[in-house]
Amino acid sequence: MEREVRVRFAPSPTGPLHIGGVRTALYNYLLARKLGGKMLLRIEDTDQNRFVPGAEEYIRQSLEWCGIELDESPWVGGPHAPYRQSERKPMYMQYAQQLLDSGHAYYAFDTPEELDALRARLTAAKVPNPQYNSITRSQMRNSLTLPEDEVKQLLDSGTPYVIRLKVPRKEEVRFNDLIRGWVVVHSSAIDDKVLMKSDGMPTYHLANIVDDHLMEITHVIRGEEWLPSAPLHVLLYRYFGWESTMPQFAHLPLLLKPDGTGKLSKRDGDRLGFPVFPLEWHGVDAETGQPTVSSGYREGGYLPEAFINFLAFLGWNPGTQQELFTMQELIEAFTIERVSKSPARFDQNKVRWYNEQYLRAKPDAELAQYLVTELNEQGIGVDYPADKLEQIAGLVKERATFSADLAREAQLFFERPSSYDQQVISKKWNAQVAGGLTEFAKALPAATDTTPDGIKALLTQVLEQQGIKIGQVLQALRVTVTGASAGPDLMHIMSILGPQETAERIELAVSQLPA
RNA sequence: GGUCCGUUCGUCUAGGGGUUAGGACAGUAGAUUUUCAUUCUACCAACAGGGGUUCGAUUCCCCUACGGACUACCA
Repeated sequence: MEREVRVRFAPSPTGPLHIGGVRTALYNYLLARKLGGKMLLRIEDTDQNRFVPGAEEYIRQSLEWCGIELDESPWVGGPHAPYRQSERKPMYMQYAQQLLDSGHAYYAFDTPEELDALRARLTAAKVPNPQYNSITRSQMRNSLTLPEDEVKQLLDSGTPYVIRLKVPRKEEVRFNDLIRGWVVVHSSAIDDKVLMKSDGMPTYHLANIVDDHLMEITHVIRGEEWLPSAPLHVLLYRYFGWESTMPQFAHLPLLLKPDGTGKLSKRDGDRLGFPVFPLEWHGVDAETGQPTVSSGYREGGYLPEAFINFLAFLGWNPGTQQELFTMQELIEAFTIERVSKSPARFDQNKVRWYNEQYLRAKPDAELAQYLVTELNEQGIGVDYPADKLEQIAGLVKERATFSADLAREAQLFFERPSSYDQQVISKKWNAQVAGGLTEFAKALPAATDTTPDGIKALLTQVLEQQGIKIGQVLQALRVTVTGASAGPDLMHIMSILGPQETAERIELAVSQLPA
């Protein structure tokens, strides 16, 4: 019988979620939706030392902003609640016990100092891979080496202990990764991983396998950094007797720094001048204790659709020439087979381009709405009718990359120039031009056709009477009306401004600028 | 060091035993816009290297180089 597809995104709340994590969540989501399955989120907070307040809420808001919906999560619940590992703490010990009983795990009483000493000894002896394993465990203090009654006595006296997995000495562990094909690792490369920590919490490895099994996860899609520990996980499934329902693994290629080398880290963002986080994050510097702010895509003016579209293409592509995809289209087109093996470098130009595309595709009415709120926030009054606002939005959006550019570009419609571009004035301004423009201003209020074409016709006609060529005044006219040397089409600007306001602006400029 | 993973234009990538190795972003040039931007057109630009296998390899295999991840009582 076919099992229902169930995937999970399992972040740990140790700080803001960066774009690599968002992409992992996205691919999980796309696969779940594509296959009609369920997407769940599980908080992996088994390390209480690394807990960061606010991180969980940040994750929730980030996914929401991105449009990644969760069917089961700590916040909406679900059939396998709770979805926070810290709240599932009581259930892990029994599974560790199961492994203890079947001889696949053992107690270890070594202190941190003893562990350090082991490592130091092995390193000094130039052992190729120094680790706590099938060979070295015989020299350590654990339930394999200690007499049974001493183990019991240590346990009874409350001596701190961990539970380690007894990894076999020689065995090939293999699994078929959905992205990479067969991956084979020899068990000698895996150490006796701690399963239960001395604080009674499971480690990631144990909790992950137990929860994925209990939550009936069918596909584990996660970053490539997990590839080396995947064989360990396979071993765990085997020892639990869960191999027949073991999820399929898919290890995603890493996201690299745009410059230099290495995987993208949380610190790269502000160093390189682009966000690595979906949302702005207010944190605390671990060393100095000073508050820190890391920029986010949302605050940077990126549209979530653009951000998601871009992110989807970092490591995946549909195999067609189509570049623009809505979430729905991504869901339909997504297959795990088309995820690439090689790491991807982040490209700032491409995200910007995506944002421009999505911004321009927005209805003018929606952009107008944004414009009004933004301008009001800046304390600029907006008293245009809706249709004019839409015209403004439509005119200005071709010049914008971010939504914030809209307000900046549109400002000229709401505020008269406070200064005039000196370059243009010194080159183009003279008595004749001033005279011509004055005549134009006089003619404007009586204009019958106030469309861009009508205004242009009027301007041409007035200038002809003056014996002035249009090319001589156009730049100057733009400066009198907008103050700037560049901007949207001037005829459209004057048309939207209306003859009265345009005329007044021209007259104001003429009165202020020495001819 | 060890284990594992990877390597097509500057970047994201398509392709795949015989192709003018395709697209997008960026860059450059031109056209349009009597502005800047937009738009349009064109151009630039890649199979890491060496061995095999083969009539033929960028594509399959091996080696090398390079890059990366992992190597905690972190996830």
